[in-house]
Amino acid sequence: MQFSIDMKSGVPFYRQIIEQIKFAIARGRIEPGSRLPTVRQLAVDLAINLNTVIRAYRELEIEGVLETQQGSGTFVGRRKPAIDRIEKQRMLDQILTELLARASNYGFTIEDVIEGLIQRREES
Amino acid sequence: MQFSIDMKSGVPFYRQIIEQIKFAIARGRIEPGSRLPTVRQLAVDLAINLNTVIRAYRELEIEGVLETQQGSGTFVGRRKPAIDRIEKQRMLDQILTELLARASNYGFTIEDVIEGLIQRREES
DNA sequence: AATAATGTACTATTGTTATGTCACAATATT
DNA sequence: AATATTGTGACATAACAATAGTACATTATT
Repeated sequence: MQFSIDMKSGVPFYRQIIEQIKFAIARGRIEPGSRLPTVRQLAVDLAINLNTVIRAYRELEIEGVLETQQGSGTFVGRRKPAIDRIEKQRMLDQILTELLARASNYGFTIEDVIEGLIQRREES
Repeated sequence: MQFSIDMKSGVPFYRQIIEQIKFAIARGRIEPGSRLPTVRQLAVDLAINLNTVIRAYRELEIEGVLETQQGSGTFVGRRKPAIDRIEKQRMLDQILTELLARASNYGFTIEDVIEGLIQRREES
């Protein structure tokens, strides 16, 4: 599983981690019971501070999404987190709003963006 | 023009305002030269602090998106300086690449993104 | 038993975000 | 001319986010 942090989005790093893990589990991209990267490793991968990763993992453990075992690692719980349609929509909205704001900076309209995406879809 | 703030998204308020204004411009929902809500009025509408609105407007003015006139209001600026067409295309490519990378982190496909954008375009 | 790897706890520091408050400056309205 | 409306400046304050560094506790590995 590949994680990443958008440094420019304004969304707190620990929240980005939380959201990505939740979404990955909910979509079956991470198996229940499997082990996540160590807090130190993920901190290195994302080039962020150890404490920020800890915070994300801890909150997910409190929510019951993860199970941590000192000494051995952090694991995905058996109960899948429920991500309803509204939450997904909200996430997508957030991403799109940011995109369109950036596109607008360069004079692009929503049409330009859609067209560009469709072109990409065709290419692949 | 209707604005709104998502208090729980984690995105700073002033950035949400900035993005919404830019988004509205990208959609053509705000005419160049038209007047925006006063800083005080928008602060009341969104139930946030005056200074937060000021910050959003100021950043947009620095970017050249808005033009403020003390005493009379804040207005949407006239057209942006034209950029080289090739440069522009490269810019759009870059924006789209970033978007897709981010969207895929949350499990969204290019189809999801296109669909979401089309939905936005339809909204009136 | 010894070592390494893992999560945890703690303190300190810095920068950002949002709020509150008051006063001032420029323009529009009466 | 007087008043209201608009944007601006300048503080202070609180909460939050992220970083840095050190030490400790538990488990797995050798």
